[in-house]
Amino acid sequence: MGETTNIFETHFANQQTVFLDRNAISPHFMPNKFPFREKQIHEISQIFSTNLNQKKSDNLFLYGKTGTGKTSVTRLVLRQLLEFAGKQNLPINGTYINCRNHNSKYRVLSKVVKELFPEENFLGYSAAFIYDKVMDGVNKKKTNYLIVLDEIDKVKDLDDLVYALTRSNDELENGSVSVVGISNNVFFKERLDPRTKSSLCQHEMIFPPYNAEELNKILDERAELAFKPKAIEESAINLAAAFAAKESGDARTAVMLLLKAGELADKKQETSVQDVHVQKAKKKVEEELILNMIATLPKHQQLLLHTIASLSMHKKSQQRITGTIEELPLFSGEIYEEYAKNARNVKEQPVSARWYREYISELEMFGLILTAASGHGIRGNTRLIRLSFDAKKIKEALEKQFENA
DNA sequence: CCTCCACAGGAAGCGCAGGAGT
DNA sequence: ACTCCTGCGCTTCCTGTGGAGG
Repeated sequence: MGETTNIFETHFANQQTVFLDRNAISPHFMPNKFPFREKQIHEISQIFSTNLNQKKSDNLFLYGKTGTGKTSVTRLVLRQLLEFAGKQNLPINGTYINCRNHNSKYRVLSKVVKELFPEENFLGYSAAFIYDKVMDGVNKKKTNYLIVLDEIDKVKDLDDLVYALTRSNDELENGSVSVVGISNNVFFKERLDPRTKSSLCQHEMIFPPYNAEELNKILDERAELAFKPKAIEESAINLAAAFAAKESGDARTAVMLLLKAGELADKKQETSVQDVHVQKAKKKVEEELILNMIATLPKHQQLLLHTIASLSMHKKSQQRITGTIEELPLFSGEIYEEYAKNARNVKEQPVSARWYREYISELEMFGLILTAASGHGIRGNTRLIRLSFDAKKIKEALEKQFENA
């Protein structure tokens, strides 16, 4: 054996990296600067500052697509408010709650009560008791309490919750409770009960998507923190910004693109991140999205997709023999027959032909396949079907999926 | 031109799980 | 805890459509 070398040590020593602080482009990183959100920051802090005069601040509703900075901006302003209040000894409290994990009135109130009484345990108490306890806590502390409800559309009994929280202000002798709702569903507001809507939307604010130029600036700033000097090409940043702007205007995916590009450069032990890496990263992200999508498909839709993948590979090999040039699409009928056969092979009752057509439409909507109406030269009125992505990759992904099931 | 083929996609209805109402 | 209701996934049945072939 000789002398022992720590395998990680060599790994660490030999590994050269383009990153300076990889954390700065991780999805969880909380920047303290938000370019192009000055107006929103100003407006929110304006509203929050009412609390500094020991008065209840207005409720607030924020919406905009994912990656537009709603959450980060709100958390930043809240944190600074609490810091300032702490220094000045002002009675202000606040909690950020993600409603994906706290998706009911009871869970939200439990979270609040835990903040108010950190030492006590409230497991198993009734909803009414928890509510009273929250009121009691706010009243005794004479505090102005800010509750930030992120992904507020996930709360099942939201009308109840908002009603309870607004009503609480009438019951409180001291202190107050204000609500900040955040949602990325634009239509969510319209579906609310009118009373809930009017109390929640005392103020509302929109976070628009970023355009390419803005994303560019944002990425520039982050890249400076995250990458070593000269370890990333300007054009690579431009490219990542352009991709993200075209897709969604989402800063998170733009940043993610840079992170993946950096990882790819590291893997190849290259000294700088270039356009190629961003392109590859984009492809990788897309692939992951597709695989994710495939994994969540119902079983029979997976079987169907697997059939389509197998058949199109089969056709391709035939093509090589006959020397046909253009890619042959599959006929709707032949796919159904083959699918039904495959389903029975694995002891599954195939879905009806009608429902199969519905599946085909869905797969098309997801962008996994392409369909076209049969034109001249083909008998009957049918659909011609082709895979949108590499058949082999999709087939492999599905087979892995079946193994796990 | 008519008929047949090979489907597309609408309408109705069925069984079931899960939420609302009491 | 109970029923009632509703939405969902699906089947059955049906009418519509566009080209091939006689």
